[in-house]
Order: sequence, then C-alpha cells, then structure tokens
Amino acid sequence: MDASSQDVARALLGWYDVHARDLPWRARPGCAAPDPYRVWLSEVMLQQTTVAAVKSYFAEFVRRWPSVEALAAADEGEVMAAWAGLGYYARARNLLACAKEVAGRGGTFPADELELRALPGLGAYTAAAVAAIAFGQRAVVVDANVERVVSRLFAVAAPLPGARVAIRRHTDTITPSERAGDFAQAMMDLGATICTPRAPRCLLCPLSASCLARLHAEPEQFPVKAPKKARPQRAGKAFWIERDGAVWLVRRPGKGMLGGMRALPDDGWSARANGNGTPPLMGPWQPGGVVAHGFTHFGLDLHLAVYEGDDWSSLTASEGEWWPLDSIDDAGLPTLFAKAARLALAEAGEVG
DNA sequence: CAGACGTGGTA
DNA sequence: TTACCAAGTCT
Repeated sequence: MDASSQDVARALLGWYDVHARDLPWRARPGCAAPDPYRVWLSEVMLQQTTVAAVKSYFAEFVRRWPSVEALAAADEGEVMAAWAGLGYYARARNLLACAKEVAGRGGTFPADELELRALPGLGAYTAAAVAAIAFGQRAVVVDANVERVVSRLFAVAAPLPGARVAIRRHTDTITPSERAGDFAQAMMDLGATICTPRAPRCLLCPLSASCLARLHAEPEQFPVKAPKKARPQRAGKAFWIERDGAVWLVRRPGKGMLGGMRALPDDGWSARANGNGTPPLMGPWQPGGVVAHGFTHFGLDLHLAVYEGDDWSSLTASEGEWWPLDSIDDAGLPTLFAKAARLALAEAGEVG
C-alpha cells in the first residue's frame, strides 16, 4: 500500500468515526464485538435490498430466532412466510440451509473468508463482508456502493460489468489491514449518503481531494454501465376461490419464480410467456380487476378471475389449503399476490 | 457469462 | 409514468 492509499483509508475512517449510520445490526462503538449471526443475517437481507426495507424484517427475525441455532430449528414454511414481501426468496431458502450447516458445526460461523464463501447464499461480497465486519479479517469487500465510489475515485472508464476486475484491484489497493470491517462499512455509508448515484455531495466528501472523477469530469458519469435490455410485458391470471370465509391457496414449487412461497393458483404465466388461461377447476368464472406488477426482468398484468360455482370437490388437500380471510395478512403471500388478494377483497366489499 | 430472481423508493 | 436503483447469488 503506497502513501496515498493509506491516506484514503485514514480519511475515510476518520469520517466514519463521526458520521457512521446507527443501524440495528451494528455493534455500538466501544461495546461488545459484533454478533456474527446478526452480521450474517443483515448482510443476506441487504442483498439488493434497501436499509429501510430491511429494518423491520431484521427486528422480527432476531426477535423470533435470536440465534443461528434457533433459526436452524425453525419450520421452513414459517421462515418463508416471515420473508414474504422482502423479495428474492431464494435468499430465505439459502438462509435456512446455511443456518443448519452452521448449527451443525456447533453454532459457530467460520471466520475464514473462503469457508464462509462455501456456505449457501454467501457469494463473494457477503463472504468478504462477514469476514471483515464480524471477524475483523482483511477482506476486499465490493458491493454496488464500493463499485460506485471506487469507479469515481479512480475514474474507471471501462463499463460494468467488465470493469469489476479493475475495480476490485483498486479496492484491494486502498483496503487497510486494520479496521477492515469499519472500512467496508464506511465505504458503503459513503456511497449511500455522500457518493450517491445522482447528485453526489462532493463538498462533504472526505475523499474529494483524491477523486479523479471530480478532477477530470462529472462524478455522475461513473460508474459507466452497459446498456440494459428491454423488459418484456406479460399477462396472466390468478384465481380467487372463496368458500365459507376462506380462500384457496397453494404452495409454489421450491425453485423458480417466488419459489417455495404460498400463492394464489395461477395459469402458468412466466417471464417467457403469458398464462394459458387454464383454471384450477371447472365451472363459472367472473373476471375481476388487474394488478400491474413489475419484476426485475419482466412486467406483469395479473388478471384476477373469481370462481362463482359451488363445487370445490376437485380441490385436494395435497395441492393447497383453505386460508381464513380474516388472517390473510399472516399467509405470507409475496407482494404480487398480497396485492391481488387486497384487490379481490376490496371488490367483494364493494359488491356486498 | 448472461439471465433469472422481488420489491419499494426516487426523480 | 417510465426508468433507474439498492450491502448479490446461483446456474
């Protein structure tokens, strides 16, 4: 590490000592060492997810499952339901699988980055982050914040994702041996509050004197990104089947879209194709409203179809369950189907 | 390696 | 309203 790299780390840590965000999963300064369980849980929740969205989920998870052993013993359906609304549901499946692995080794997370990387749901970023934040290891932590800060600091002209190798090399250069966890969190706090995607607050930035983007061009021009592909628009149906104050819910297959989540029956829509219109039982159906929902890789117009018949005999318990409408909020429906349920209940309310 | 994989907030 | 963006991982 040359002198200027040390200057960057020193300036950033000095700024962090004053301006660190107070977040629920962070150890208070001067208090006990961070709890690896809380660090890991928060890092998984924060993957592609905002701090604001994570806070209430983190509080509820640590309340219900205060330790990795407690989480490892949890019912999978309850974990999936507790994750409902947070998105990227493979994270919840991997979370439980990881908890079981860690519980199997005595409830102790490995402190080594490579061993962490081998656990379910821990990729390059999360393994480095947990090694640094929970265990104080020097690890090169690169997330979207760090990519933005570093691409500006060094005016990296190559577009993402190809520039990742160069950005990682630059990050390695400025990462200190001491306080590696604070350094990583400081980079992320800087990216979240000062070195923002739009209108960065360079006048408040502790690194502005070293920033090549600020020197040569507009900082907003970094990071350079490859153009994005168009997002297809799809249409499909969700089926609302009500009986004696309960609605028929199914469990989606373990993998793929909304995998493992409780759901309304649907007609097979996907990112690739519209639904085929096939309902889960024969009989009279009435069209309901439409829910517009945006996924990362496609948009969906979900058309609600309401069953108006009185023969439910073809619905078997192995395929689904009757869920009481007065506790529909506890069903653990992902947001798309929670919206659809809200719409169905609102329409029923208007009629009745 | 490019695509699959959620959702809510912001401009 | 559309588009982009957020502490990525897996295949």
